[in-house]
Amino acid sequence: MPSPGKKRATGCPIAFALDTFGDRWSLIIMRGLMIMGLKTYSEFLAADERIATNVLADRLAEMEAAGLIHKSRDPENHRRYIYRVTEKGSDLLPIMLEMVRWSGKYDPNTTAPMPVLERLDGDRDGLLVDLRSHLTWAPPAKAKP
Amino acid sequence: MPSPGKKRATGCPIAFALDTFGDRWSLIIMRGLMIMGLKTYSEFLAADERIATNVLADRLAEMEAAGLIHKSRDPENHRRYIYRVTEKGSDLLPIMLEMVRWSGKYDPNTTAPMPVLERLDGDRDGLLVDLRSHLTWAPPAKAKP
DNA sequence: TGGTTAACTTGCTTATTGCAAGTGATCTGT
DNA sequence: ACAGATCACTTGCAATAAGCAAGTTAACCA
Repeated sequence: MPSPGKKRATGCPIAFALDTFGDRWSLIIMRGLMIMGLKTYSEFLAADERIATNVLADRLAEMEAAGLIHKSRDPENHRRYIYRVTEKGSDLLPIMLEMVRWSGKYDPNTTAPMPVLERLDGDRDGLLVDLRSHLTWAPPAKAKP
Repeated sequence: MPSPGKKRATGCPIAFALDTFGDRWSLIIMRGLMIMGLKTYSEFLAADERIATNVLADRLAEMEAAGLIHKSRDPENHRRYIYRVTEKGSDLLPIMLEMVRWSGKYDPNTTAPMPVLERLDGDRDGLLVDLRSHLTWAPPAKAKP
């Protein structure tokens, strides 16, 4: 999908959602922030998915402008920036969880953990609460020893 | 977003979902089929969103290949094709509903009906069942008078 | 049989992506 | 204090995809 720059500007909620984060990378970045514990530009570049440097910079800027993420300097290393999700961004979790459920059902090679898929049917709301609380006390990235 | 042709081919469920329908148009087409009652190529072209003819043809073919939709000749007019969602396609409804909820919360100009948004909080599962049953007895498009 | 409708194609222009190679502002070790 | 390494981006350019206008083919319709 094209970058979320072009707006359809109808009031349709599906179109609004797609205009905001409906491209090839925005939700991958959200996954990095919310699930994988990534928080800096270079961590995103180093991650498995091969996102181009300029596209990463562009998406981070657009998502910040859209209020989905927040950018701040790392107090411990002043040349580094730390990206975090906002509430508006973490409210995308239900959408992403439904994607996980769908892929768990239809992708024979899915790596979605079975316990997560089982909890999605049956205790979806509890899973959401857990994931969300997880986000409040900072993402559990690789701390340095 | 690019067309769903390029696959990332990791087992990540978010990536799999995006690779399958994560472009600018696939979910708009699903919305047409599942919510607006569109069912033919020309109905999609005539609809509000200005999708290019070649892109529409391309996405319909890709979505059929992905098993999200099914194409059949209209028995009453043999030059027309009718597109319908499959079960795999209608399983995208939960994702789309969560998008509706999110846009309802964050788009000040949303046209998402308030009753639907209220039912999303509180009776999400019931709403899903209703929408899904709606799909089984053919979409309620504009019948000719 | 001649015109119309429906579902696409084709060819071309414009917009995005993806890649490789910078750039400038911090750190870090000596 | 200085040299080299990090970090977060830019910039330039080739490859892809989207958007637009004008066909093309087959099936109705009078």
